Amino acid sequence: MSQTVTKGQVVGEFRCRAIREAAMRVVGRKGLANATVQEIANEAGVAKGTVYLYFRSREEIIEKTTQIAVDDLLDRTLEAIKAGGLVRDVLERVLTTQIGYFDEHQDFFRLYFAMVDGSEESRRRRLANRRRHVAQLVTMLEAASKSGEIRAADPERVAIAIAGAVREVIFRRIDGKSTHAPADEVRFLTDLFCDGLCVRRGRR
Amino acid sequence: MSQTVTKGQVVGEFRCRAIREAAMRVVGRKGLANATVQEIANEAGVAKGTVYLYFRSREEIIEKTTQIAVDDLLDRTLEAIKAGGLVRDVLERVLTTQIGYFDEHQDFFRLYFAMVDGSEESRRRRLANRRRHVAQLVTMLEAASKSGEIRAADPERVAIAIAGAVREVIFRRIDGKSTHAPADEVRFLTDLFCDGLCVRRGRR
Amino acid sequence: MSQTVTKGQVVGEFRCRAIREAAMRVVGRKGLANATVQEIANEAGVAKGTVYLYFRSREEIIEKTTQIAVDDLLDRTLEAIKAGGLVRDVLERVLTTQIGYFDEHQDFFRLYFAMVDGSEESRRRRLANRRRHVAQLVTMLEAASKSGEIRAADPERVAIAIAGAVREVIFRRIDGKSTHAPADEVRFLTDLFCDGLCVRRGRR
Amino acid sequence: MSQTVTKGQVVGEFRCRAIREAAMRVVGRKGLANATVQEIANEAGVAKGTVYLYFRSREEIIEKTTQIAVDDLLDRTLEAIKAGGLVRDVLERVLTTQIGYFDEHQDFFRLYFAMVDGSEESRRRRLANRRRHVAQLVTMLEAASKSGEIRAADPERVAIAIAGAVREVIFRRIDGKSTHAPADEVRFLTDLFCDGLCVRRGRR
DNA sequence: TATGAATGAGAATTCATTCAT
DNA sequence: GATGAATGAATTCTCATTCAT
Repeated sequence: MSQTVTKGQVVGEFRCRAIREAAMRVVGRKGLANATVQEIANEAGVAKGTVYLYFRSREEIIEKTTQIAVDDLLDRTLEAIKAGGLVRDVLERVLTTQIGYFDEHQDFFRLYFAMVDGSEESRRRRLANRRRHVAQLVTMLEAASKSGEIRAADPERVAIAIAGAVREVIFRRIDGKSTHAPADEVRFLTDLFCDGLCVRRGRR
Repeated sequence: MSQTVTKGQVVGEFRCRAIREAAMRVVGRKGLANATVQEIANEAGVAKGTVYLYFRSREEIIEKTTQIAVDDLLDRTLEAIKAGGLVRDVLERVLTTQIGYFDEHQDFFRLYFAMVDGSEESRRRRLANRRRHVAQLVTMLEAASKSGEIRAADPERVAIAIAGAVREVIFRRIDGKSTHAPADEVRFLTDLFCDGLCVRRGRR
Repeated sequence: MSQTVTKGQVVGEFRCRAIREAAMRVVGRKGLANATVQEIANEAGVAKGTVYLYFRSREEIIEKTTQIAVDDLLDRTLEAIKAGGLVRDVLERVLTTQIGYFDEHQDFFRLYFAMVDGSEESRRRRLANRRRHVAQLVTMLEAASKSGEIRAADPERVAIAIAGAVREVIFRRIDGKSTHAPADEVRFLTDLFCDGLCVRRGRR
Repeated sequence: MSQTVTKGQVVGEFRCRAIREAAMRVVGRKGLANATVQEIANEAGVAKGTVYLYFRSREEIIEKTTQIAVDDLLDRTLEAIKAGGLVRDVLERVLTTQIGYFDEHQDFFRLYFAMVDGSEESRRRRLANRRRHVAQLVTMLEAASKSGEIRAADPERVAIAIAGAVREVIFRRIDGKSTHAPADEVRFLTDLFCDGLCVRRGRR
């Protein structure tokens, strides 16, 4: 017993993943409200009862599925930030990462954007995720602020604005079926947030 | 015959409004998916069957309730744009309007943000509303572009970014229970989009 | 006050008839199970509540509507019998009357043939009508028996058989959309019941 | 692997049968329109939801229940015809079969006679069944016609008349609670259709 | 562990009937 | 009398969850 993972745990983790991936596909196909446990089980190739050996409830399936994908997305975002560089470049990498993630995982989009209903618990988690996302951007912004690249501005607010803009762009790409090149979207957003719109800066 | 509205129509409109307002409150409390017709009826102080005298289905209740509020919001936004002036001022008025609207109608936010599931029809409507919103911002931006106030930039994309940022700010205010002064939020966003973040504009 | 009918009674009878006729048409169109009081009221040109001034319940509307049509049919049948003559001729007149009645009142057919469900009370009435119908045929048969035209045979049973055959023919004409000439059907049935099928009469 | 039926299929078939039999009893008791899925489930000793594991809808329960009984009845009728012999004997066997079937399955009669409302689909099926029934009788009659036993007469019309007469007799036996011996009814009808009523055959 | 049949609470919707105007 | 808005019991169907095998 040199290892602390038993075979059971490995199988268990394997099953969990299969079910989560199935859930993602089913939600991607049918929408969150129409994704039944039965269909998730079918998609995962297991019996309905089996699902309940690995998850306490439908809500937990959805929760965990979302959480792991969000963690994945945030991990990648963090990578993009940690690599450092000029804020314009970092932001570009971050946006590329995020837009790319949804282009690759279109099924995830319906889960990610169906985040208003649900229990108090899931609401809390959803907020926590948004805060983590913002916190990462804040890190990026504070570095840029410290190096004098960007002017002083409440970084959390900036982060929220960026997060919202990105979210909306992603939503349009998928739900609105727009087909701009990802690089275009990225460059556009970066320039917008870095340089602003007005020819002449400042109030009057 | 001084008026062409019968008493029945007045009562009917009154009931419709009561039910829509009840629906708004219930959705605000429970979320869209958990808002049952029974509870909406209770909230409106009528019997379940009565609801069906005024709406064909649960979906129609939700649809109409959303649509009227969205129309109201977009009407106000349009006012803010039509008044004209410098883009910075116009944008400020628009944001004040929108943030103010959700501060006043907190229940509406869950309806507004519950935007992924539902019938094909309701998805179409949702997209159409988003497009109208964007179109209004585009109007504003094109005027500013023509007057040379802002640099050339795909106005639709700018509009989408602004819409997303505002959306997220509103979301935080309500779901995240943040309590910044609306005027602060407005001023902040306006400056961000007008001036951008970077001390030195332009790539390299 | 030379008359004992008040204006109220006349109006009442008028309304009752209008509602019954409306019920007949609606049932003819939609079937008994799908005929709602609302639609009957609409068809009659009165408000739903008004219907309940003249009938105690939906069931009573159906009952009375059926009953009056059945009475009408049986009255005509009785005429055909009372006129007398050879049994073959009488039977021909009876069948002509009945088949003709349903050709004229196609809406009635759905009411007449939807006679299995309903309360105990309506079941009783239905049976009573069938018995009256049979009794009339029995009268005809007994006369023919007395005059030696037909051989002795339990007349009630004969009557039931004839009634059933006619019923089925009518059903086919309307539900099966067959379009034989009524006179053909009549002649055919008359000959069948009078002469039988076999070339050689009697058992072995 | 001596058999290709799994246990699941056996249990499934068992449940289906139990539900169909329950449906038959409930319809026999309450009538078709008043037979609710809940009561059928109770009668079958299962939960409401279970019914929907085996049937897609209430309509399907009714349809299948009816269809299987009708098929059974028509199968038996066909046997009676295929055995062959003099038409009088064949007819006697057919009538014995049919009257006997309803004496044994009294509950079925309400299903069999509830034949006017329902979906277009069920109406089609009902008509098809009637046609099959008639077609069988036609077979019998054509054989007798060919052998010269019976005089030429549109066999379909004869079949319809016979079917209607039998139907009515059965109806009386069950709904009218008459208690003649089945053999009596059979002999009576046979003689009636074979020999006719009139002492002297033919028109004038 | 794995299964999937069984459960039953709960949802939307309909419609006969009532009753204030 | 006449109206039609309001009612709520009743119905069909769904699906998360449980549990015997």
